[in-house]
Amino acid sequence: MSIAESPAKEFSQSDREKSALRATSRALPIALLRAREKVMEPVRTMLSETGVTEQKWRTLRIIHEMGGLEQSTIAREACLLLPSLSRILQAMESDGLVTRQADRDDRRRILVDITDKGRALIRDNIAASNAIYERLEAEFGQQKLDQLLDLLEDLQRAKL
Amino acid sequence: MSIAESPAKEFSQSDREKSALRATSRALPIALLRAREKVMEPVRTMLSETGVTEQKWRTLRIIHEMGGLEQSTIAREACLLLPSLSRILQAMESDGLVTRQADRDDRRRILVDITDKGRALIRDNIAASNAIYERLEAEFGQQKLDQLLDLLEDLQRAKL
DNA sequence: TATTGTTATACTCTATAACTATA
DNA sequence: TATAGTTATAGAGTATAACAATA
Repeated sequence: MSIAESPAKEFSQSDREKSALRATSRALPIALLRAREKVMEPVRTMLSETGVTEQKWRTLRIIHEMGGLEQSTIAREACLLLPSLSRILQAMESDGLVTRQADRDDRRRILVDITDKGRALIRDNIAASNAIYERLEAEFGQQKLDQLLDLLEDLQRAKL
Repeated sequence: MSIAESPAKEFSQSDREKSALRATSRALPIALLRAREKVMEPVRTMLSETGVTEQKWRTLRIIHEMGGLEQSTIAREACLLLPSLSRILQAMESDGLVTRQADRDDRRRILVDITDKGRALIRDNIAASNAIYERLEAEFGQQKLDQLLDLLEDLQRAKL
């Protein structure tokens, strides 16, 4: 079949769509990253004043929230690999923010808990943290923020 | 005023809320990170077969989409610091994926463009990338996915 | 044998500062 | 002087594998 004889619309719309990538603004991994960078900006300012890294702050919050966790669980919840978390928790234990002790029933497991000093660190940053959240709520809209958080929780539960 | 004389409800509900942090599932930076890790899992599998890192893939897509960009712009869009991007682009230029040349009108600016080899790399991964997206759409729901992307774009535009 | 966590390694990115070249 | 980008450096996380201890 010559070019002249070929149909005017050789490719359907969906075929053409399949020959290109989505705009990066509609690519979920990139959109999530950009959104996160945006909301992290004031958080980073706050954290730079406390001396803990973003990862340590996240880890501490999770231990504070759930308590008595083994490291594999913390790694999953904090989105950190176990080797990374292992060193982070050793440093945090040295700093007196958490305790680590072997599980009585299964000595392979290490149970991690927050200390009073760890709780104090969280307490000292609650006001700043809430201020950031309230500004976000005011600028972005409470309803949209809740909707976004609902969708993200939902996505978390989806099986991909 | 003695303790006995103080009102029964010394703290209002909103005061008590201010004395605690949100659950990590309702903390936007953590929720965004967890969601991103979740959707990145199949993408990482795809990228490990191409040999380009996540950052290079993101950078290449942005250059492909927008074209003829200076590095500061790419850095902003790709959520990378300029020093990181500088080395990434040098490596990508060595690999023949992009070209870099000084702007004629302002020799400080470096304009970056994608090459045929770069375009071929994107083309080679379109099918796999779209398959991942379609699975996401099927499992999470097209409407919810669009809604989520709309909210993320919206958040991007908000002034925080 | 399988699982939990640690250690080792090479690579990469982050973050900041100092520097070069151009405007 | 200010801006765009590069280089340098220290620190930290990523990713994988090898290892130790326990089950």
